[in-house]
Amino acid sequence: MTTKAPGAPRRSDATKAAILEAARERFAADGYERATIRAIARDANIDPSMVMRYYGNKEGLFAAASVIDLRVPELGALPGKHIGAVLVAHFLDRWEQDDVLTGLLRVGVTNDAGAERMRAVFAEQLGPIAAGVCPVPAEAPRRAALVASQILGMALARYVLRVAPAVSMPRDEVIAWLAPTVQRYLTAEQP
Amino acid sequence: MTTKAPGAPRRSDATKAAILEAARERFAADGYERATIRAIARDANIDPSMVMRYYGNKEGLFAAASVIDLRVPELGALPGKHIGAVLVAHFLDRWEQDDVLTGLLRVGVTNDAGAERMRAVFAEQLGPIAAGVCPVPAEAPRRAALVASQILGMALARYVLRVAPAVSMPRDEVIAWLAPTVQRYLTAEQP
DNA sequence: CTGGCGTGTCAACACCTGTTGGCCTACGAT
DNA sequence: ATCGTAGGCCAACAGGTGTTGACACGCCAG
Repeated sequence: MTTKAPGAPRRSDATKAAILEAARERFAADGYERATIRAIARDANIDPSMVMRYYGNKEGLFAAASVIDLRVPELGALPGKHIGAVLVAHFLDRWEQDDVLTGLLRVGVTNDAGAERMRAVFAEQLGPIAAGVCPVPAEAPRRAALVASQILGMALARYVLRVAPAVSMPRDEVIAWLAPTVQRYLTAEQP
Repeated sequence: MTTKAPGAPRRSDATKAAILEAARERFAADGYERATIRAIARDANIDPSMVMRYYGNKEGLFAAASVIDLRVPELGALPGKHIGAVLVAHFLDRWEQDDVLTGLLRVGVTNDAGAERMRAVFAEQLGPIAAGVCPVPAEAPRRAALVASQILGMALARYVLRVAPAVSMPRDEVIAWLAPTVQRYLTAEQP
């Protein structure tokens, strides 16, 4: 028998992981077009053809490199007034610790598959959370989109465009400014 | 004498303008890398080498195609309470009528020159306006960056990523939601 | 009329891209 | 010990990119 248990560690797992890590970094730093398979392979110390073997093509590689769990905290059990601050703080952390978010942002702007991924991530992972705290559940998608617009806008200014005042602003100050905005988008009566 | 008045209309002006228009559309639709000189030339019904003759290289073409005047209205003479709404409405109009803004956004995310241009445009054209209405003029850059984060974030969601709820939201509703945010970023006491 | 210059086309260059198929190596089950 | 196979490298392909230089047309000044 040559069959193995499906979860058995294969020798190539390390290579696959190295490719994925290099891909995430390149996509985050350069966007879709400029993140070439050759550059990713060089970073991972392997041959470009390995990327094709394990991920099919560049689209497949991006799909694999852009899976992400936002880990949005459950807001139901929180003191109502702190929802905005908790959410903003959480996203700042996520953005600074996980290249995938910057990659998603950089790629989504010029690549259709990337944009679709971005839409799906926020709809599936932020939408339900919003539904749990906003007054009328039917409004959840709209409110989640408003929150996303502010979160993504700050991420864009701070981590991608690197607008000087947005970069130098201390983390606490960003939270202090954005928290009431997010709080209002989620919980306020429709204006 | 072969010299002419500097403002004399040359026969090539129409060509230059056609190139510029095609370039703006392509940059806005595709970003920097995918907006190829060949595609732009095809749109303008001329030979790719003409682009080089008149704009030097691709960087020069982008520089020429990305000059923009935000036409931010003077807010000093306005009823204080409406500053946010006027500003948000103005930017929505600008974004829908001028491809350059979408182009700047799409290019700035993956191209350094584009990011620099975006930073400069907002610092030079939004900064002074903010300085005129915020309580402490020294805080103007930070407040302008906050406003930019929300404006850019909504533009990203609505016109670039095309997040469904952000696209379908009526213009008036976008204004109603974002106006208080922008208003607060500009005029509220530091939190 | 005639020459020069502005306008435009064509073909080619050197390079880089994603992707493919063949070949070699070495591990691990038999 | 051996043999199939998974893991890996190399060289090449077809296509697309920015960019360049040589060449042709036609307008306008002299």
